[in-house]
Amino acid sequence: MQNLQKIKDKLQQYKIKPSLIRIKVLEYLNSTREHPNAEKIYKKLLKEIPTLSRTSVYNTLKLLTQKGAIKEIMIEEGEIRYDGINERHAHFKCVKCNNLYDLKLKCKSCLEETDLNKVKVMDEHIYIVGICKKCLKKGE
Amino acid sequence: MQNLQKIKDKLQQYKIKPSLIRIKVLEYLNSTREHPNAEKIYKKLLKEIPTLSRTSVYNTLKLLTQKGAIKEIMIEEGEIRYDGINERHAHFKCVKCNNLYDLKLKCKSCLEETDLNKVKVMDEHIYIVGICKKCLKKGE
DNA sequence: TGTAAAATTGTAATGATTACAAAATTGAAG
DNA sequence: CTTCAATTTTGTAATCATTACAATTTTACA
Repeated sequence: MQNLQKIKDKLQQYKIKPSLIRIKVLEYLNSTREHPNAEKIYKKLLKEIPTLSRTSVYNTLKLLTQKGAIKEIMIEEGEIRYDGINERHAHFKCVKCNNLYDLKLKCKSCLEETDLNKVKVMDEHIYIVGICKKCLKKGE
Repeated sequence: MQNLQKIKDKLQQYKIKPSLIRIKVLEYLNSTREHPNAEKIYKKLLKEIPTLSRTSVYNTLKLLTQKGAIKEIMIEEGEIRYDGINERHAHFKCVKCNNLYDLKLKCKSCLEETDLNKVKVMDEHIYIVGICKKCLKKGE
């Protein structure tokens, strides 16, 4: 399967040894925009890896995050969600349906040039809270 | 004290009845840019209100957030920090010194016009992670 | 095949936050 | 000034996502 090789390559690109769990977690996160939390990832992968433990999922997510292969989304309190799509985008949370959507960003950076030159930016998280298109239509 | 009246007015503006705890919490959050967590707010206010309980601080912070008078900052995992400054700004977290700084934003919105017209934006959180000016200098 | 390093697992602990019910305070009506 | 219901505050116990830790399994290479 060609997809598998892509995932392995991506892991290697981020200096992560491609074990089964790491491959499956990254594969899942790259295949969806649903931004699952650790529990959801665990439940999903348990079907494919019956010996899987929650701790392994947490360990793997922490490793992938530290190496930069995925991103933590902390828009909901009490839980961390994960994002495997690497291109820059904003996260929109609808307060009506509680869904999380990806949205395009207008600028390459939100910061002003003067600040950009002073600090070193390593990561960026843009969270928007509001009402989504669908729910706005329903409300009319 | 004129400042007290300002705090009371602000509470009323957000439709919050001005009790002692609410006044003190908002006063504290409006006076600092240190973005304290609930525990820090509790410890600080305990000096002024010896009967204060942690639960009251949590209740108050939840109320102020719901009414829109303050904002939750979820840039650190495992804890929520709070921000009483209402003008739009980004939060910059330095991975070296772990401090949290406020930074100016370049644009009025990070979203593209087409998306802005489709959804209703109620709140925005912009988190930048990196290395701050001070730590960059130290590292040289 | 043997062996050390790395990966995975299961259980117990952590710690911020919340649920809940009791106690205290407030504010308006008599 | 009282009364009493509504609101606010408090303390304790529970919740629940995440982590610590030590044991077990797997991997990779001599």
